[in-house]
Amino acid sequence: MSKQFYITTAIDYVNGEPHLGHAYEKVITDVIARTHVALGEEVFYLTGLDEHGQKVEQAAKDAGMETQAYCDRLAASWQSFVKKLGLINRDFVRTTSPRHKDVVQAVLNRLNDKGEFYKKTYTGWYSAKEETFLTEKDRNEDGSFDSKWGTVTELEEDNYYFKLGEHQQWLIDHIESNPDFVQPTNRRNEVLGFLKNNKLEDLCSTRPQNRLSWGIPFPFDAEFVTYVWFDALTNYISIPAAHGDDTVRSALQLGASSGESLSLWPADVHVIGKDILKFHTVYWPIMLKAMGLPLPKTVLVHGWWQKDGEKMSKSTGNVVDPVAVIDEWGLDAFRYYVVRELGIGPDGNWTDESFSNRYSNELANGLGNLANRSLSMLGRYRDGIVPARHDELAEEAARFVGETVAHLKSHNLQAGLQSIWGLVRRANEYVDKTAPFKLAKDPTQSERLDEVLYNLTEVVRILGVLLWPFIPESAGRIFQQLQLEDSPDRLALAEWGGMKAGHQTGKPAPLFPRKDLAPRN
RNA sequence: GCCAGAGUAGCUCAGUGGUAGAGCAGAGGACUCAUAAGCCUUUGGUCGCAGGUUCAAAUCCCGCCUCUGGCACCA
Repeated sequence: MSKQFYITTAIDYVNGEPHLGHAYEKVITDVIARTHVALGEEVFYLTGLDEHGQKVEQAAKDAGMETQAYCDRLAASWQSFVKKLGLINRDFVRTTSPRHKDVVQAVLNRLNDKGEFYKKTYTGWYSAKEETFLTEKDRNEDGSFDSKWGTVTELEEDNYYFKLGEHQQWLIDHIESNPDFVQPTNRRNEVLGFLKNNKLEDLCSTRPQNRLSWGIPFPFDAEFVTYVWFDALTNYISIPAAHGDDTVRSALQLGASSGESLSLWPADVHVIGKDILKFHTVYWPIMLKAMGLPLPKTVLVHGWWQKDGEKMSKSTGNVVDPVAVIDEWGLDAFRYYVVRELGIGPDGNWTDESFSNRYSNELANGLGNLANRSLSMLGRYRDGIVPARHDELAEEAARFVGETVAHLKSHNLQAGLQSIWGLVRRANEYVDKTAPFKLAKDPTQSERLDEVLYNLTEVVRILGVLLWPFIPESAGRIFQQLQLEDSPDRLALAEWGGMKAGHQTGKPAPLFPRKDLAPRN
């Protein structure tokens, strides 16, 4: 089976309810995934949950629940969140699932066989209250530890370490010779700067069982469990392995799959937030190399959202609840806003005002009104029947289509929307310049009216195609109103001339009803 | 402190040597197919500060100020 386009989000820590940041990452990943569907590729989109660790265990205890049951409950809520966002994910990984744990243990065994781990005693300052070791950074200026840490004692602890040191140079070479490996460029420079200016220390990969029990046991030493790196990052290959990916299965000596045999690895894109850059561009590549697996092609790093110029925080109530926004404004309005407002890379700022402005100006008055007035005139003047093909806007439309597709392919989703709205704007201008409503009053202009109506209807159809990766519901509604049989999920359909003469279109209905005006009498 | 990046119209940003740009917001206009939408015109900036190079600097160089990100075990 030929390799599929494999794209992932980071897995979320089940430490609470989903927030805007989670929604954003999943939506941009979905837009890229849908783009590749629209390009005609087989696409595998993976998202999921990280369910191990002390905080989960503690939260379960606080809730008076058995830990796994607690995770199950949260997982159900996160999965319904994924549904709410309209994602086309093909699987949902949970790190407490047997299919994942088996692969993690296989990875650990494989690397241990290769001598990639060694045991070492660490001595450091330990806060029993916070159950963590403290570093020099945690000290006050006078060398003491803050009272929030409780009693701090010096403690010795054995752990297994994963060797990183010898991998530094090839990783630098790889990042330098593969400009697309870390996107955008400023993040790439950040990693390179880090790798060139620091000596990699080996990675502490375990926690003693007695300090952390909610985790995956180290297969060759039952006194330890895996700490986050080998547990969480491994999800990107454990799911391919579970679906019979031969590249992963043979590298880990898992034997042939008895069921399906999808070809997924290496990942085409890992979409992540800037906070976990180092894990994905330093530790993860080294882990993969040690396993004998190829590296992902691209790690795409996005920024954080603020609300009204300030950090979102539960304690101050300064948050955006994506579910509430979707319930009020619709899924597509939400998807549109987060992609249009913020390019992938920098931090962004959510304000309710700019959301409302974009909704009114761009979705309702721009796109929605264009579709509505075009279909309305075709209905009024030609009973909704598409006239003969005419190519007045063909060339310009093709230019906007080309721009949009290029932006989509290079992950410039925001720029893609800007290109699409260039076409929206051009079509609205075209209505004004050609004034079909005037032509309709003059019987001698009948042929010209046909031409104009064809161009408008065809542009609306093409917009449906271009918009599908971003706002699939609305794209579908555009096609519905045009009474087209196809689904808008193929970019090939964006070629001019898809509307056939004689085709009967349907009645228009507002795609994005305005919400800021009182209903008209 | 060190290393990057940024500072341009009220807001978000484009512009890397040759007469200051876009979108939004603000103002005005003609129209009426449409979700009172759309279209056209327009106000607005000593391009962070101070020097230098050049016929010419937002753009190159030096200094300074301010902001942001990073400076590893962080779920």
